[in-house]
Amino acid sequence: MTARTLEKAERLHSKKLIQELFTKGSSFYLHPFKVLVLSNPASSATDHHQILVSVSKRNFKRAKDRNTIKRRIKEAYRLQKANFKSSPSLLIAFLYIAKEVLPSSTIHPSLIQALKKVEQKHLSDSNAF
RNA sequence: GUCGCAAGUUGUUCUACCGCUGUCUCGAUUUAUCGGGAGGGAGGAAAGUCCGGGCAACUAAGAGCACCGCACCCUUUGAAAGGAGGGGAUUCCGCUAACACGGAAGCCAGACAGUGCCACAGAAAACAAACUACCCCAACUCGACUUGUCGAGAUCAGGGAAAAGGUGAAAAGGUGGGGUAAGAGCCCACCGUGCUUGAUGGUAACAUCGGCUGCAUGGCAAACCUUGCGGGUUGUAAGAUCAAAUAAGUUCCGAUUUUGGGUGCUUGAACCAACCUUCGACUUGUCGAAGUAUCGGAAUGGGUAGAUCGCUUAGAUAAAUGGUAGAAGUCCCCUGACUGAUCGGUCGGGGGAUACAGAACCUGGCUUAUAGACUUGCAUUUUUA
RNA sequence: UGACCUAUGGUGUAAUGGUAACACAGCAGAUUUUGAUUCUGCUUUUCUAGGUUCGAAUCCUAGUAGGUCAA
Repeated sequence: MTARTLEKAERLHSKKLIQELFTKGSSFYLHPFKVLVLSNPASSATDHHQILVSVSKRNFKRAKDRNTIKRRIKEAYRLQKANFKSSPSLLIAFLYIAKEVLPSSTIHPSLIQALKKVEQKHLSDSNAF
């Protein structure tokens, strides 16, 4: 797989999977994100994670702000994902919790921390089995 | 020149690397994926959803009521709402003794078609009537004398008139004069205001002049309402096509059959009887005729989940149009040099800012947001003449 | 995306176009030896701006914020 791409297959867009992720998935907070993780039930088909970025309309009235935050998170994931394992496929949701628009220089390191935490929690366990 | 306010116009550019999303094309194969190439990818408001139109469904024979919207005149644009230009009246501001004049504003039809409301205060808040006060006058009292009249006072009933009555946002035309018992547009002059199928000017709204056997008949229609004109209702989550699974419906096929009896035994077909349902008959509680339920399979129509279309030379569907770095442009601040008698100009250096805002069927208006630049108008202050 | 609704003290609600009302809460004071109860007082730009009207919480227009429905 090429290092720095974010194609449609890597984004989570199936309604059923989203529903499962939000009902069954385990979550943790890491400012400015709330992260939801679940191992992909259809993992045999894919060899990469599927991610989902969400910014609530309650905190950001303007569509412009929501767009910019989503773009920054996606860009950060695109640049950083090559440094982490991708073998057992996971569903990951990044929910933006902070009340104000943060610059990408602060979003990048916190997303790296979040990815590290995901790796410790899930990927190491599943590799042991 | 400085510093604001309002309206209008405009709404930064380039390079590198890494990406996103449609379209076209070439190649590969696993036939729906991968790889290469070309070319496309936010706005003046995409926003608010305040009005519309297209489009779609429903209803369809047409009409009406209700409801909603619009409302000075002319030209123009438009399907309409609305926009643009010009004009008229009204109100406000400036100037003025006052007009005239200049500027600004607005949902500028109708209040004798009807209903309703007008708090408090006030005599009264609307067909002008009652009340207080006013005037006339018989009977009555007093005085005079010419002895039944006159004068004065006061007043019930009756009559006159609506001018005076502390209020209020608003009080029934105003001022002056005549008139009268007292008064009153009752009459006259001026002013205001209304009507006018009178004349003149103007396409018209309207203006000016004239006339009135007009001024007893306020204000509110962004209260109901009336008049004229326009609108059928619901919205793309509309709707169209394809269409699992499950349950139930219909049709067909197959298998089995509620209770008791019945053949030596088991099972139990046919058969007999009973029960139940329906129909018919009459002798009204009997007779006769017909019928039943369950399981499995197939077909069928409707149509759910879901998918596709609707959807677009931007066209996504947990929703693309981006990120990082650099450079340029514009503006602001600080600062150096040169020039220029102050304000300035030219060439440099450093720092900062670069708005409002993100399509979701398309489209016309309206409203709101908006850095900087430019144009116009108004205001502030400074210098020179 | 489309269609709608609402906004009144700190909270929950009233109010025909005519002095913004009630309950609870909070604060202060009085009563009491102290506390509770009770009594008195205070706390409001009726979401914002403009208009109609003699006079707007109410009527009209534009905006702001919050909410509802359509899966």
